[in-house]
Amino acid sequence: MQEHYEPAAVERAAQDYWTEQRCFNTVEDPSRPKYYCLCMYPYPSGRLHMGHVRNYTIGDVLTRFMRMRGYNVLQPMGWDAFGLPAENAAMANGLPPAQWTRENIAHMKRQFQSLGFAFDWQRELATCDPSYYRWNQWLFLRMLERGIAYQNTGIVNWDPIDQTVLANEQVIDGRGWRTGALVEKREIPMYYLRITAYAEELLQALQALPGWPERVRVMQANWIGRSEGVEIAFPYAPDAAALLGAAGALKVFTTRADTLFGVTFMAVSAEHPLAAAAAARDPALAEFVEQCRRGSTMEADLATAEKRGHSTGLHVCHPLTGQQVPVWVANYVLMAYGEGALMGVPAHDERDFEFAARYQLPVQTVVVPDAGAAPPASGQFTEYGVTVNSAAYSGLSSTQAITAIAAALKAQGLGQPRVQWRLRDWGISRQRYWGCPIPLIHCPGCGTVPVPDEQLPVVLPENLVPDGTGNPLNRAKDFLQCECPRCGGAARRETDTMDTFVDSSWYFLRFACADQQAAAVDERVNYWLPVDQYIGGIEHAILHLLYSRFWTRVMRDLKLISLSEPFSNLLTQGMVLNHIYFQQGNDGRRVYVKPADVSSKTDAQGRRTATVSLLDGTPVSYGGLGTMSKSKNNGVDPQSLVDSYGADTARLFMMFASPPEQTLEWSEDGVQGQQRFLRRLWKAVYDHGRAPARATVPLAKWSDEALRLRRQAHQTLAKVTVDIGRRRTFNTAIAAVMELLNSVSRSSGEHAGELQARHEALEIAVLALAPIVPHICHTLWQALGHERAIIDEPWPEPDPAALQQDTVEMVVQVNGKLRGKVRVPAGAEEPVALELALAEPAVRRFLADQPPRKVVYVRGKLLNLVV
RNA sequence: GGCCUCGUGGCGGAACUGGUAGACGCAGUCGACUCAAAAUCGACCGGGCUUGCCCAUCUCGGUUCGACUCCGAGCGAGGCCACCA
Repeated sequence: MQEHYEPAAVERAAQDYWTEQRCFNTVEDPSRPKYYCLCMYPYPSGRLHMGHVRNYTIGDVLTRFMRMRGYNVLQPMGWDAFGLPAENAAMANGLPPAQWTRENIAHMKRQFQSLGFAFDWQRELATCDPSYYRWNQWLFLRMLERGIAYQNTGIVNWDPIDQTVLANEQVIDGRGWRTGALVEKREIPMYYLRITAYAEELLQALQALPGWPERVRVMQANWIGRSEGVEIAFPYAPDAAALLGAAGALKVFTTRADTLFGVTFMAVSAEHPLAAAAAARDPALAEFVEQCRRGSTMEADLATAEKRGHSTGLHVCHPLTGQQVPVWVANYVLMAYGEGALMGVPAHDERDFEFAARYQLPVQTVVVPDAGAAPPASGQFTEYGVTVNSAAYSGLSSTQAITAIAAALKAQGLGQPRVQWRLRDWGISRQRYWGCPIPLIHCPGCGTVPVPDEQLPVVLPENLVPDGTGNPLNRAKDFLQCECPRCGGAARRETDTMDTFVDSSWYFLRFACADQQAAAVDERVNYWLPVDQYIGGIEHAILHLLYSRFWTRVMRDLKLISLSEPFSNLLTQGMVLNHIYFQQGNDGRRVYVKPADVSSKTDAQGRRTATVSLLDGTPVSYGGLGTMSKSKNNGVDPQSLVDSYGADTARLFMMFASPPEQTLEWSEDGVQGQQRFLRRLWKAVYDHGRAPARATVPLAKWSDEALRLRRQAHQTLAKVTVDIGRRRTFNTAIAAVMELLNSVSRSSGEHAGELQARHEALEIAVLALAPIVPHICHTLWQALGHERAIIDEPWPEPDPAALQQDTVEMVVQVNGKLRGKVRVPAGAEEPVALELALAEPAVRRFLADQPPRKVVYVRGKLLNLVV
């Protein structure tokens, strides 16, 4: 063994061993319990960033830990390889997205390998490979057959100059990011997946996911958004019936049927048929509807927009009083929720109140806080209370009134209770090139025809370079022109591609059988799934995780798999933050300075007093902590970290700096501290190897010092087992091993028992750290005299005998305050403990000769005397 | 606006089920080694004073023998959703 720790050589040796021995090639083995550990696969953007390193280190530690615990562990890796950034890079470099993507994959794969992650590369997949996306197409066709996929029109952001559809993030202040043109809303045909058909199940099943963080479940529940309410029909008054040429009714949905008698107007969305009909004969109204159409599709803008409206001049009849109510078109009514229309109750709804105030519509109070109470002076009361001015329904609680009014409406055929969901169907069409082609053909004679299964995959041409003006597939004749599968005539291929969330909705299933050419999935899915531990960023809490839960259920209903929930346990790791520094530029804008180019001065207590630029010595302002980003110039390239300190130090820092769910603060000093620890560990093993135990002596002859070290070693082992295995607090596990190493370094006895105790403590330290820093442990394990590689060692069990103690330290409190510590026999009864406690001078002093009024005893731990 | 999470030394954090507040690490101070520095090793490291006690976990209340932990109110920070009728 070398005297000095050289990470590069150590890491190469370990990685070569794992590769030669094919340690991470996984096969199904029914004789062992399986463990499927999965990290969210990355987008191949070019280089790994710190967030990746953190994410994949967490997964790798759990993988290696569970492997040592005897599980057959699968940890696959793949590439979320379709998507917009490849098109943007293509425009910037003139390279086809395919080439750019594949080069990135090759580079990132090398980076993964240099970090020593235990991935089974046999199962690698990239979503841009036809062997993967053909099954997207196949599954889409099955959904189409069952009506789970369907066509409808959808509204998109349209850039009129580039003649292209923009993603929401490409719309900046209402203008196209490239052209600066005002973005329009356009209605185009799109394909949707009927996720709403699964709303109830997706919501209910959240309760049966104890392995998911509470806040992710809450976020999904809010997103699905179940509301119980009443659907109410307001029959057309003669003017509306005349315009529309038929009798009928305006339907609304409300959760507050108890406020029905407070309706003073009706409001419909600008896209509502009634609005269109009224606009046809009213140019001013038509202009207002057009304005709404042009407005931003960004929901955040809508929320802050002023409430505006325009009267239709039409009326409907109140279903219970028959009174005529005017109908307005209002910009705050969403076509996609409920009926695209609402009943306006200004007295009991904030938004209706604001609208009514603007257009001087009456406010009619029908609910008061308590029986006999006056309405609030503001005229607004939005909570539940007691009904008034509501004819036969006055004097009821809001809940009672809702039930009674719903029943009355139902009896007249004018309404019924109903559940309304916030969740909408998932539009999967993207008017983009770099994605999975939707397998449809448009025939002038037969209409839209599905591509027959035997013609799958519809292969995406890989040689196109987008230029920002529309989808290049529309100009690719070889792709575009085809035969109609039904009539054989000339036809045109669909050029829309699928949302990349489709790719990620089932890739975790495909890993179980990535080599299967004849089907999307096979029986191996039933061996590996569900994913036992899924790890990724909180930003996927809603969309990716909800779509995956939906897609898994669809595949279940297609009888392809037998599970409903894909991910049993979910860990959402926190973001990696770094300090932000800036200087004021000449034009008054902030110029961000790299943290590495900044030097901080501190006072005697270590507080930061001033920061200056290392480049020119000028003062620098501190901008707090933020996620690593190009724009803030505070990113740190993981590659430079691995190059300077090695993969083990990088991994150890990531795991030690904070618990996995919390944000992690980058610190160069902290990294050096972790390297220091690894050097100390190396040196401890090296020094120990130079004075090996010559003889073995039985435990009975060990010194107290040796037994104490042995106890601590086994306590550490027990703690690390719980911290990694159950609590997932890798930081405290590492801290415990650090304490153990501190004790080893302090112990100096040269007797055989003491040497043995140190040997055992070092073995336990190395085994306990093996999942976290596998390379150094590979070498140290050999240095401790083992033939078998540590990767194949089982996780050790703590020896209960080592944990046993004859006497334990007991805390003595007087009135709940610590007043002394005494050693008592382990498991001592209360009288014994009390007698020993009363012998303590400090305790006696605080008792001041009074007998304790009450004694609280926690066996072997604590004694509280109350006087 | 709604929902959620979190407030502990100079900093990251620990205290797992209500039981010794500040483990472990970073930064800092002092010392050893060195011609010197780096590295390494050792000691100290929340505040106060009367040196064995008092005060300290955002603030104010409450429950309890005992509260960082539970409950109520407030303040502050962050996240998600956002005109969802």
